[in-house]
Amino acid sequence: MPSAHADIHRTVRDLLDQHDQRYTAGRRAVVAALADAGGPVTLPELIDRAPQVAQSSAYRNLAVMEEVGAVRRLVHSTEHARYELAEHLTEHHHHLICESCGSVRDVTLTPELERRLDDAFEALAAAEGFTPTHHTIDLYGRCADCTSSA
Amino acid sequence: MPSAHADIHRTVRDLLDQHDQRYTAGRRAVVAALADAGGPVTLPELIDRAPQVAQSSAYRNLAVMEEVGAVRRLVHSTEHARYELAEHLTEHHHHLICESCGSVRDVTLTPELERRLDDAFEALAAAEGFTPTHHTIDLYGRCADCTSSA
DNA sequence: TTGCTTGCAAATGATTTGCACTGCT
DNA sequence: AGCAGTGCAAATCATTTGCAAGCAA
Repeated sequence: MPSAHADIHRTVRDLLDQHDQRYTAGRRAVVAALADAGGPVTLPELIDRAPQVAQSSAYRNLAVMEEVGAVRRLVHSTEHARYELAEHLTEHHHHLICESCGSVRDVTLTPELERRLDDAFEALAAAEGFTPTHHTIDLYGRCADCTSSA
Repeated sequence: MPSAHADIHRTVRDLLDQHDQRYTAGRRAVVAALADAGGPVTLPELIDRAPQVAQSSAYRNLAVMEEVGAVRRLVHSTEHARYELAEHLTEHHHHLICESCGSVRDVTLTPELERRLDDAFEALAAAEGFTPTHHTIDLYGRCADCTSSA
């Protein structure tokens, strides 16, 4: 079912249009791969899921789509960065990062706690003359798989 | 006043001792530079502050001290990583990251909010079978300097 | 045509490593 | 002496970029 992510594709196309960028087959493949992955993926993982796309094109397409706000790049280590769809296309979430195997899972906090955090961040930012755009919360530790196979 | 950070040096020495590592002049210089910096620094910045230390030695010393828990490495971008003293040696804090100039400032939340976060994280982790070791909160935006010189 | 996109291969740049040398212990 | 730490230069590896060819407006 290639239309499972029809809404996502439409939104990405709109974002690209607004920036005079085309939504090519390669870009669609990248977006589909990100949507299917269900979590942030590295470039090698992305290419496994979309082998038609050359590595350099994948990097370039991700960069363009990050520019227009369709994709977000996460950097947690010196190894491969990870890419996910922007929160417009998913929902606000945070990450559980396994320090053993490097896997990353999405999690959400309660809206109430998020609201409290936002309030605290606003206050902090105001005191510092800082203009916040967004925040990330990463929880580091050991995932279930790595714990059981310790 | 080279003894301004006497307590820090003592703690780092202990950590190194426990792992059969020496606290050499080079390592002391790295720690002093980190302590003086008052925030996470990149390797070039570190070397500016401790020019006696060769680049490769700085990398190696930081790696060793990260191993023993004296130093923490932050990776926010594909460029230079940043290094700071571990929280044993400072205090629990988070980061304001300027998306324009890349600078990083330390900030703290209220103990009460941190406690609520910890509770939420524990609950989350338990539900996922995840064993958390620590968390990071990064606030991205535009720093005061970059805002005024926009 | 005109210009954006692509794929390949080469370049870049942060970090790592091999190796010979210095300095603790 | 014996081994850990250092500095230099060379190697790595993710990511970026130059360039020629393909495609869409």
